[in-house]
Amino acid sequence: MEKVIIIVGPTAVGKTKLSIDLAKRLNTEVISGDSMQVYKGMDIGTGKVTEQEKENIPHHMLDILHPDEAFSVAEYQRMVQQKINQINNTDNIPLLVGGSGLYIQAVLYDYIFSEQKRDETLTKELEKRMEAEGNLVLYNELKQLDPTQAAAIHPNNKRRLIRALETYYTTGKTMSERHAKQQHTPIYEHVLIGLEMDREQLYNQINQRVDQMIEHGLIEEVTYLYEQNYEHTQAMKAIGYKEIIPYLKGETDLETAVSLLKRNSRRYAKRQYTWFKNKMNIQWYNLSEKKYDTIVEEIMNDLTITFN
RNA sequence: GGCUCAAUAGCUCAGUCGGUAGAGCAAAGGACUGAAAAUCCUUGUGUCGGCGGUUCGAUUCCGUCUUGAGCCA
Repeated sequence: MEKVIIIVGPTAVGKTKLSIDLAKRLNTEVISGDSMQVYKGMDIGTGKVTEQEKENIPHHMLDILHPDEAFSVAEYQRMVQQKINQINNTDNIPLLVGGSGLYIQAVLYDYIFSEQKRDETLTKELEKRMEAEGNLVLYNELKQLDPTQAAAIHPNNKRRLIRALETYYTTGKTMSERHAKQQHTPIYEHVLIGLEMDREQLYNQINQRVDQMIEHGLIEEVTYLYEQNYEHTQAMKAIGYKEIIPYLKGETDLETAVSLLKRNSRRYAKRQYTWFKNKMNIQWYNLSEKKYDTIVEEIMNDLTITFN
């Protein structure tokens, strides 16, 4: 079985620093587990490692797409599983670190995706129908086609409702059929490390980090992307970008934009906790309770025990 | 010093013709299988500023004190 070390945690908790320190000690490479850091030119807002911070540790899955390109879990999974394989072949254990729960889950549990890509045209059609006929009509349609999946989706959740319908219409198979084939065991020998800190402390850190992003040129970064006409892309849905654009357009003042950005980051951190705590079996390390150096030593110990 | 107004959820406020109260925001909890930094669901007990009085019963009426704002000296 191939091996992987996974580091997760909410935004701004300090995953990057930990990953570098561990990578140096293990002489290995880092794979980003982040849905937005794949985009070029989105550095400050996504909190991407800088060249200097990298300290020559090879990093994967960063800057692989332009901001107007679409991306998805399925593609991410395929690419990352390949990277894990390659790094294992060099007798190193890769460090998969990031905050996108679904992405990491899909890699670790080898979620089954069909060969069919998402059909944008069909999505748009369904969106139009949703608007014209109302979500309940589409919801009832799904109920007929795939009652199991319908029961799992709230009628107001248009995104997931559309995806479920789309899955059936493009592949001829329902989502629940696909899920039924799914194994629920990890395909890697792994250690799942969670880095956390007390809520209040984390929120302070998030607020501070946002202020730093502004100081480090977030406005300029978003301005450039906005000028490239990326406004309506998937990438610009990212926190840090979607709040600044209205400011650039003169729709809000900077203060409002920044406080929204902070709020959305806090909420994001909360959602990350919900996912990690409830969906993954994580060994947690709390920075509010222990010193960083102590935690690093403990992790090194755990790693030796597991992989030796 | 005098007068007037205010004091209710973390914040901004509504309300109770006397039967212990509710909106927005913030926040919390949850879901999640090809947009996931996305999308969606659920959740409001708080000495109604303190102390007295009237009353079967006061957050509501009366008195007084405290704090704040405004006006007059």
